[in-house]
Amino acid sequence: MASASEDATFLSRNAVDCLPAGALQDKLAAGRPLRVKLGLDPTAPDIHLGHVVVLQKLREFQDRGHLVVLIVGDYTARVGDPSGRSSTRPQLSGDDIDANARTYQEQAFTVLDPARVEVRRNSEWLDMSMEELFRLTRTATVAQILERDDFAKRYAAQTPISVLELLYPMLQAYDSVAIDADVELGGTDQKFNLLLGRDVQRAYGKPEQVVLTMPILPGVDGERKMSKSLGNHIGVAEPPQEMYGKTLSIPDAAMPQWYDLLLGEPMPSDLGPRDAKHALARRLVARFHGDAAAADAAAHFERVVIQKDVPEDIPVHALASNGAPVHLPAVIADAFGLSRSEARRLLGQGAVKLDGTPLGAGELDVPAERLDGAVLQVGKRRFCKLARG
RNA sequence: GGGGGGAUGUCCGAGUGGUUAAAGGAGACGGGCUGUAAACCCGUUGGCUAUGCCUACGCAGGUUCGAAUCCUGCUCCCCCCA
Repeated sequence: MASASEDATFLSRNAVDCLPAGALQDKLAAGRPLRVKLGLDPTAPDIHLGHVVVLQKLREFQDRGHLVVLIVGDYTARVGDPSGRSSTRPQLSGDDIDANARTYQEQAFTVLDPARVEVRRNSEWLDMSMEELFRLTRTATVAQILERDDFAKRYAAQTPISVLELLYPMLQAYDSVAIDADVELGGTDQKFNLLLGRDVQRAYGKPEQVVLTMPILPGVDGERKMSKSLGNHIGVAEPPQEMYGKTLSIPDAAMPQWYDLLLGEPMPSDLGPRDAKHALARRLVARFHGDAAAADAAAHFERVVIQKDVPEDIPVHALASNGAPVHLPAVIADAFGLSRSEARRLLGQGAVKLDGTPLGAGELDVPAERLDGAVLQVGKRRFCKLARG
């Protein structure tokens, strides 16, 4: 069996911080399985590649005999998101949270070993009495909380911060108390919250957790962190073709990081950027969908994006069967979820093709016979086959 | 409790009575080009039964031939003082 020192070195391998220095090794030296915590927010139930970076690290802990404690933040979600002034984000119902939590687990298990996971919901302990809340909130000061980078920035920018939001880090910290976390993982943006967990644990007379932060994966724009709300994410459950295409859209400059953080190896130096990116896309798809799906996705990309050909399987859109001329903007709007005005604009831009032939701006009404059985294409990637219903 | 500032399209952000469906930027989309859904260049970017009509600058009224721009009330946000 590996020594605690070797384990600690391995487990903190590509972490940004492993705090405090030496603490991980000390915990490992005790020889018992550690309780390694990760908190998940059940409001946006999709695990994306950014999460995968952290999940992989958790997996490494599992593979060395430790236990992952996955915390579903159902209670904090039920409180509703207080951020933003006109935020009308609906509070999630119990059913939604259950569904999201299930999706989350399912997707997290594409990386984690389900046999070594304990899933807990923080409603188990956060539904506490006022008295207990007082005890918790006494353990930190406003100045401490305001130190957190994003609060500081928002405060400086004069954007609203609700008291509830200030409370969030404390609630998260209390999770660590409740489950006796030995280690807590997160992205570097979580560093403050994770460290606060230590303070609160100490205040409750518990051993303090080790804080391990992982680098943030840049999104498909290559600049900002991958996040669903920024729309630059790739979900682990996304279809192979999407995953493949999106991966190819990342800027070349982001490739070394993606190789490093997702595949755990340096970008191959013997491949050109194009081949390296295709290889990356293929391996990522293979990981979540299998080798066959990855090969299909690569073939689809070659066919549709590079050869500009029609995909093999395209959805059928039913036309009304009354024989009247068909109003094209309406069909385009219905088939692809656009507005009719937008459909008209696209027609004007030569983006709409019927069986490969571009249509003009004036071709608004087309005889039904001409459309029946034809392939309608909008832009490079949206296709459907028309058929009279 | 007192004083000051603010609310504009997906987002950021100009605009203080008259081509303002609203500058500029970001994002997104389309076209060109390409090794790519990258970069770069060009274009588009409220809706509709479409040479016109409707909706839109926090909400509700008002002044005016005409308002995002002026007035009144309301709601919400930020800052300073107490």
